[in-house]
Amino acid sequence: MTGPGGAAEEPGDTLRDALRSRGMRLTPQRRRIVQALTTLEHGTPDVVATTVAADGGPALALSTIYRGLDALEELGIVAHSHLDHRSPTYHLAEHATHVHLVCLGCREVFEAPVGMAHEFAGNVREATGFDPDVTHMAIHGWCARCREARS
Amino acid sequence: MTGPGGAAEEPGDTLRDALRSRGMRLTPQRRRIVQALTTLEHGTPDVVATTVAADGGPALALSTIYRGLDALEELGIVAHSHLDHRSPTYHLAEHATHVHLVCLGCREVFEAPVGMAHEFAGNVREATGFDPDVTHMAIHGWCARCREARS
DNA sequence: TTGAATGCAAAAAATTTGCATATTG
DNA sequence: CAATATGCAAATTTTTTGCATTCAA
Repeated sequence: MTGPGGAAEEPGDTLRDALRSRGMRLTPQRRRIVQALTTLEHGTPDVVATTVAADGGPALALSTIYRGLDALEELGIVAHSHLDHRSPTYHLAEHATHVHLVCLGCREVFEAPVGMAHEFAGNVREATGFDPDVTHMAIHGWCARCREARS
Repeated sequence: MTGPGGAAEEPGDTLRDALRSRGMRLTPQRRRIVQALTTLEHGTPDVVATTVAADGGPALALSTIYRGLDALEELGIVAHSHLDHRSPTYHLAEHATHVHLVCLGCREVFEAPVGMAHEFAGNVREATGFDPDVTHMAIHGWCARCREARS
């Protein structure tokens, strides 16, 4: 029986446990960063900052965002890919169910099922011993619309 | 017969022609940038700057490197990919015969034949209408050695 | 209580821009 | 000669760092 105070897993507990297991702490700031990524799906540090600032609470120092994302990435809770020329784009690792397709024309980000990459990843691994991390996979190219516009 | 002055294609001519066709000019600086990329295979703007500076001639302004790479990319002579958290890494488009495999552990860059990606690219195109540009393909993951070290 | 995390401000990097001058074609 | 590029310096933009203070556990 899970009476008051005896619940098996309060929301946030797995996050807390992951942090604790490495001597790190679950702070409200980190919770808000994770929350922002949940909403956003993916975003650069400054977009995360903006999103966090819009959740009602006080804005976070940019350095807190950077350090928070780093910490969460170390734990494997978030991952990043390079969608942009500049900042890395972060997303929840558990959201990595698709690969990002970045249009070089309109910069829009499309998605393809991650399964599509598994075959490729397997081939690379077999041929080279290098194990591709699909959570980091960003493919640049041209979306149908921009392709037409160029021709 | 290709007598003196009648050679069909002096070295540098195709580069000059490509530039000219868009109203741009072939300058010694741009030639040196291309030369540096030929040697390097791939490099970030500051690495290109260092390499160019080491070719005997005077150092180029960093802004010349940035603008030169941009111009050459617009022409399709060079392309870039995101190997790094920071700067984009440039390479000659004609050198894009392999995809870059970036190890998240040691940051070393390995290569795999680009053909390996063609199948994947074809699948993506067919399924989504998005046309991946293999010259921009960078795959992050773990090399055999780092993978072992982690386990 | 105590070590980890935050906020703030300053420092470092990386990239871009304005403009006078030099160069290419 | 005209228009494009360069070099230089200043301005931006992005990310990192140091440190006193706060807070989670």
